[in-house]
Amino acid sequence: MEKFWLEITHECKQSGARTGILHTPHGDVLTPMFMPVGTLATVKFLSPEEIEEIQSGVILSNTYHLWLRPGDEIVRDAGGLHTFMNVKNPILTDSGGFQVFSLSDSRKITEEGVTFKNHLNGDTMMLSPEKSIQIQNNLGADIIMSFDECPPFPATHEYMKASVERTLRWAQRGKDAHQRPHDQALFGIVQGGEYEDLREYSAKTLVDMDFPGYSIGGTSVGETKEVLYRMVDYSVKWLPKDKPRYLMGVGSTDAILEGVLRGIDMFDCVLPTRIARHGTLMSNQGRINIRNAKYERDFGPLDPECDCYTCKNYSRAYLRHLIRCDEGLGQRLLSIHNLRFLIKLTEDIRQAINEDRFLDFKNEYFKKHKLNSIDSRGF
RNA sequence: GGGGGGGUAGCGAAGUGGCUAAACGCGGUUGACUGUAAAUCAAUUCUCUCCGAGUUCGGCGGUUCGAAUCCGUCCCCCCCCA
Repeated sequence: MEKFWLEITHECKQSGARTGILHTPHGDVLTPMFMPVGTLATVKFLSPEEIEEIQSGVILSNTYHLWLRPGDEIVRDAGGLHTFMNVKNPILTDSGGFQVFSLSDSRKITEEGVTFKNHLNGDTMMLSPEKSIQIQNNLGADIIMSFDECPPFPATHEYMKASVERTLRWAQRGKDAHQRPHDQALFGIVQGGEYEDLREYSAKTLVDMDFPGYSIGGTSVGETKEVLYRMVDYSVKWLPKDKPRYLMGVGSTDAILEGVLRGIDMFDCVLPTRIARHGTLMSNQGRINIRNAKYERDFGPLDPECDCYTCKNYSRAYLRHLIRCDEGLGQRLLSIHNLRFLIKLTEDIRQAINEDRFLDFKNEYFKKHKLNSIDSRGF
């Protein structure tokens, strides 16, 4: 697809990490990048102007949720997600594969697809590779995902092997069903859990199918950081250098740094926005729970080192007050901060890579935030 | 002056002889959250403590093996009539 490609701009001589420009039908974005999640065609509480202000690149939305409400055909008839949402950013839609995982109580996986009861009214529904792609074609995102099974962790090798093979067949079916390859980049998703041979098999098979980008899935499902990094290592080594690599569902600071070191270009995570709504902030002073009594009379900024709108204009005491009163402005302001915090991290990461000092940068960041490479919450 | 209702933990409110340190809600405190069924969820919230112990249900005094619950009395609050 001529409208979509990754232009590698620099490879860090110190670490091997890379920066790039991802060209999309809705503009260029710099990698490595962090993508805010807006499942229901909205990054919860943020206006398009605020999304722009935090310097966000790609934003996410979700096949399953928009299929249920308002319906993908309505989004299509509205002119597609960009018009519907009034955003200029490139958009990526997830395939619904993760929802199959999280709705596992009421699902049945077959070769054809997944039968499940939806979470709104319990209706029995069927999502298949073809259906997922069809919905995503209607939604009109710049980047769309293959319909995969996101297997639980841990899973036996036997289970994982069958799951990977099925997901690969689903990837081919989705590719065959894709109606808009000229303006929507369909990514393949590497699975295989923590098993090196299955990750290799999954990655190699997908690469043979030739996708414009590759995701690493089956992550952020309860595995330790050590396992996560192995999953990434086992997957990335088989992926072509000139295609974007997307580590799905990962968004803590430590994992972003470790991921970039391993050659990841794209990250997404609900963590920053969700914990923000719940009163927890990522900051250069460490983790902050703004509801804590100790901030009652703290009239200083949330994070003096942060350049976001919230930190430039509001005090901890006021933000605490808003959150405790369940005021939407509080959830908005804290979401702005956490997203900007992570996006600023990716800006710093890109600069460090371009200056061939990413390894130093990562080590200093870990030292400053008392992180380690194995198990850390990362903020 | 007459008649009626009521005082339970920070607040509201159940309980009306033992299973009650006392439901539930709010408020308070703390924690969790990773391709969003999440403005959600969990723990904790009389006192001292490790199990455990000690004081509670307006005050005081009784009945009883045992009382927030029964009786007497006092204090306070609300409503209606004069």
